[in-house]
Amino acid sequence: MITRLAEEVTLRPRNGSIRDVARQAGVSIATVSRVFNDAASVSPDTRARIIDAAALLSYEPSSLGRNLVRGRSYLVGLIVPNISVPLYGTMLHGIEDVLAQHKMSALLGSSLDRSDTEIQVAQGLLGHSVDAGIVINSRVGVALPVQRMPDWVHISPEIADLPYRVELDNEKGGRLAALELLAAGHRAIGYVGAVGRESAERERGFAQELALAGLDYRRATGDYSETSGLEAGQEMLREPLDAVFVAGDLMAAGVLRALHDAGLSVPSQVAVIGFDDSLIAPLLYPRLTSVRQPAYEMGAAAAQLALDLINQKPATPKTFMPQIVRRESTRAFS
Amino acid sequence: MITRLAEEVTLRPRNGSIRDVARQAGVSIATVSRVFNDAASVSPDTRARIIDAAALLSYEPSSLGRNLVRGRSYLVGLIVPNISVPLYGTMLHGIEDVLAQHKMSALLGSSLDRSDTEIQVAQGLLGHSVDAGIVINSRVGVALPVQRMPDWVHISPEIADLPYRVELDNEKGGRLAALELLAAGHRAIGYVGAVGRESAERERGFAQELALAGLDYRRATGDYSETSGLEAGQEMLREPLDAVFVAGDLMAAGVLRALHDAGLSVPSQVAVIGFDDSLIAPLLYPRLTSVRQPAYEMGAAAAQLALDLINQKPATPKTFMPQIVRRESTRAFS
DNA sequence: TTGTACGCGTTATCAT
DNA sequence: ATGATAACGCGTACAA
Repeated sequence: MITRLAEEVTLRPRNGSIRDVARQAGVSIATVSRVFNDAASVSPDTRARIIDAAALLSYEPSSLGRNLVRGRSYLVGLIVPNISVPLYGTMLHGIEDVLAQHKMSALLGSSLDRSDTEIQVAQGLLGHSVDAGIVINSRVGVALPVQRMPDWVHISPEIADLPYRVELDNEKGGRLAALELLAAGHRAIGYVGAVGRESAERERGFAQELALAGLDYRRATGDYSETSGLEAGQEMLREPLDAVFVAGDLMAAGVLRALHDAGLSVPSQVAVIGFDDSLIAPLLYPRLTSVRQPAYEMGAAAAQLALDLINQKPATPKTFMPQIVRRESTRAFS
Repeated sequence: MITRLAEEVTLRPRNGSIRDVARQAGVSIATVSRVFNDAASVSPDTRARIIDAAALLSYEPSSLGRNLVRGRSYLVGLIVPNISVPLYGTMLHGIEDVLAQHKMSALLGSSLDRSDTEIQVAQGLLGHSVDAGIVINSRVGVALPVQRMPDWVHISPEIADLPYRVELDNEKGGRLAALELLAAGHRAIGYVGAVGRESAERERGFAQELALAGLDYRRATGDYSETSGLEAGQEMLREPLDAVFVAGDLMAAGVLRALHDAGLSVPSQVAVIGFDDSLIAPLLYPRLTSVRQPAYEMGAAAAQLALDLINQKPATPKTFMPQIVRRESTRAFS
């Protein structure tokens, strides 16, 4: 890849280098380096002199030089479809916390919701010599991992068989939702899903539990947006309905609105369960019961996986279990 | 700062270096470098040979070496109180887009909502030799900018007199809200604010317009959380109320809930205007009218400011104008 | 147009 | 415990 940069400016801060400190302290640069790295085998006296000299010149080792000689950047690249999606934000939070504990940092590479540029974004990150990479919700498929980043960590429910992945047991999530609605005595039940593997797995678990109870269910398909949820809700209401399980909180917001608009009260006439338990769930009216996806923990696990890969430790994929968070959009039962 | 890293592993990818390409193409490394940098003065013939050789060895210039010799990292550090806040996410989006256009990347340094660690976070970013920095909503005060990052860009409404800042005209925002409510004929008006400069400015503009109309208003104070909005709403309702202006969308969600709980309908009995127009505004019930803060554009402007600083171009602070986004929580008027 | 050679700031090896 | 010194990969005078 040929890179041309416009408006180039060379920044030579001319901050004191390790040599200046060595001269100031009357020692060799090797000793200075030792003080800042492997604390061992340097006498308390010279160590003090070096610390003083460094403080005097307000010296700090340059990561530029260090990275070159060590052959690593202490950077982990992140590919996120859209940073402003709250669920992803929470995952980033988990990633960032774990990386920070290991003196590493997260390099942002948003893929701008255009999956065709995802590889470009990855190459941009690679151009910064990232030590590892984490991809959230990629839809590019195998093209991305097989090329130059075979050991990137994925939180990408749409793609199966990734070697290093952190995932949610979506089927279990669907089962939890079904059990919750069944326990509350609902019988005329609907599912609002979306295209793709993630929704399919949630539906599978949901359908299994309903089948066990001898029940069928109606279904509608959206695209995780509120608008699509509104339409799906309207479609569902053409026939009597007891309860709905919606594969995403944002879509659930749309379903709730459809119910309001139809004059139906939630949960006394229709119960609603969303998915993700993103931060909008407790803000909806009524507050939305939702299948919680432990986004922070999943992010943290992905970061840990990336660190293990960097340190060449055994890195095994991890699956998280969802959990029902009960709020006002479902009836209490005892 | 003395850095000690546990579980260190040296990664020498042994990817082909510039030397290998030079050998393969039968030229000197200088010529190879020229091909990948200043496109000029290299014959089409040798250029082609070099490109081929590079492709053969799948060579790409190492940013590690390049950064060292150029003395810059092509990184911009970001300090964000909490990445999962949607408004900040949108700002990051704007920052990221502009940086990417200039082959730079955003290095995340979340300050974890603990302002006392903000300086640590900044030092962590500095440890990566970032070329510039952007601080969102800092509450640390002057301590941060004056030290080692005097030229960092701020989107921090709580701190005045920052040299490089991107801000919203909050006073104007308050004025817009007041005018909107006055035009709809409301007279018993309330303001729900919070502690700090940002809320004070919004209130100032709001109060000015009300005073011009010969009106007084009641006030309550929260902390931008939904819970505090709920409480503030309940407090306000002890006396009759026509309309409320709330200094944040999340707090407005709480106020809406207080109104619901009191059996008041919005907007026919009480109108509500929020602030920020974050992505929760259209999800609330009813959909919240809000004073829009152009978060994406503000992020983009901050990134541009940072780039100007890096390139030593004149960098002037920028102020954005808010705008009313009308939805269902206020009455239409003609 | 191309090559030589030095320097960027650091770590790490090998002496001492 | 400390010091020389050779890398690391690249950009760029300066020379040819």
